[in-house]
Amino acid sequence: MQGREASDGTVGRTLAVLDLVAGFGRPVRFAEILPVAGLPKATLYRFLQVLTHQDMLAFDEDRQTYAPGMRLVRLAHSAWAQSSLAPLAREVLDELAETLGQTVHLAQLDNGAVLYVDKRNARQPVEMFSQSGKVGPAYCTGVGKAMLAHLPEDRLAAAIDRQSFHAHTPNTLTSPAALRAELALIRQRGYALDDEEHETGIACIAAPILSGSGRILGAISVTTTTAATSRDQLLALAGPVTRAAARIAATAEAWRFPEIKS
Amino acid sequence: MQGREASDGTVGRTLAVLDLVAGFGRPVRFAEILPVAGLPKATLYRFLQVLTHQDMLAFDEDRQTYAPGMRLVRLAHSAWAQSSLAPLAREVLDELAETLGQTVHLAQLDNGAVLYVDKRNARQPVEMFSQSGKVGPAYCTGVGKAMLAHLPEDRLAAAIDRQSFHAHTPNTLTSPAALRAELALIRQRGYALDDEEHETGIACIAAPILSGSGRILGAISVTTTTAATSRDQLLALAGPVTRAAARIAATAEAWRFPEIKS
DNA sequence: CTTGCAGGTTCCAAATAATGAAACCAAGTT
DNA sequence: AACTTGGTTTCATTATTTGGAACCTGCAAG
Repeated sequence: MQGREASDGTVGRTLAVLDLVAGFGRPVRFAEILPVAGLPKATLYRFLQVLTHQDMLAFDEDRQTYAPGMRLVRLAHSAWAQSSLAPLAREVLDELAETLGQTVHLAQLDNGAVLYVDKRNARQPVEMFSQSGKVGPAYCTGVGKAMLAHLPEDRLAAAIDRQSFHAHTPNTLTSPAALRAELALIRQRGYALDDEEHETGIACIAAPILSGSGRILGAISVTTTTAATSRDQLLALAGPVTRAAARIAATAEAWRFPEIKS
Repeated sequence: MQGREASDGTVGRTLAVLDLVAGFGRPVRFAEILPVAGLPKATLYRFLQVLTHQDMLAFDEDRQTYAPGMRLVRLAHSAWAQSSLAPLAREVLDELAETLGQTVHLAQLDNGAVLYVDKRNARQPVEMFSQSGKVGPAYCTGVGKAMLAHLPEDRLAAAIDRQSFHAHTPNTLTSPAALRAELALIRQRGYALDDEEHETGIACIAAPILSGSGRILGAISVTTTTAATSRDQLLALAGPVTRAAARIAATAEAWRFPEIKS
């Protein structure tokens, strides 16, 4: 199992450093990056220089720290609008959140992790990057498992390799075997449950968004608290959620293949 | 005047291609990129391969097109949360939009262009389409001019070089000289006006967000329609807007320099 | 069918850019 | 004054990038 970085040349290694800096989640100093980067001092230094000059990183003169730069925000705007399911799923999400009155998530797979691309909070209005772009684990979330369940074997193996299997709660699945068993079940019944596997008191139900050819495109979920919603009530949402997912899939299909191939 | 691309090596050139693809605003084919990239076929091909493999671009097998990839969304989340003013300005923006009942923008400079990092819509059922990350021209918008006005001369010259000076409306400033004169005025009175310079019927008033040392951090603006708001009414907003900007500046200062330097 | 061609992909020797050990510098610390 | 920590620069060696050209596709017109 090796990620993206090693295969491509200088560009890959440089972008790996970008990921690293972004991963800290706060501005970092050179010396903090050095040990985890696994690169010679001079090389790391040069990479940071380039990234900074390219505005992919911002260097704070006063504090001597690096943080992800604004160019990324501009680029992400394009990415979100063009490559994510968000624009297509927008209406369905609005409607689902409205009728159920619950928090709804739209997610896609990113390199074995869950990438949330859109969200509807029960009430509050939404802000773009505060929620889109967030990442989470795949093995212990509803959307994550829903997507993993429909991955072809080779990609699934790669994804499983990348899971930490950290036991967030007593219910968390902590082994590849347990996860695979669960995925089979999910595949069979058509939806996934997160039964307080990520956070105690939080449960959710998720459905995969599949292309016509069966490729997994993303997933949506409805989140509830165990305090307010019984398990039966949660299971009752299976219908609405899977139907919403199917509608998004249909929209995606229509958009991407406007004409029929004979 | 040369951009970022030329100076740095392979990484810079590759990222320039990324910008190019993102710039199309829609999925593009190899052949569409080739002529505008100014690179040999083989080189461009390799760059696209690398970017795709790195998930910075997504390649659509069926349509044979490239589009910005999801990795950017993940990275942008970090960038937005750490490097933009948005998290700091949030409360002030909420309050300003609330009390004035008008559309409010928060912007930063990105390579000579205006990058909107946050927005509050007047009332509407939230035009939720990712406002953050949008870019606009600097020479004919309130926020743009407010920021240009406080740029040091060398960076200003570079920024002016990058303006198109396209006459969007009869009021648009169309020459560096006219712009520089306006900037002097803005610097002096402390706020900027966009008097239908970008779009007919739309006017706005903007104030710069300056660090303690006078460095420009960003700008905020309140947008109005000439139909609903008279010029006098617009000018009356100067106070609230500049005060809001000052509050954001203070927050930024407090955040970045928690301790006092003697 | 065969010729031409536009859109992509692969090769490979030459040119160039990346590499990283080591030296160096600047501010503290002891 | 000697040492340490954190950051920056140098430079000969090495590996990577480069891009012209050849080469594959279809596919469409002759």
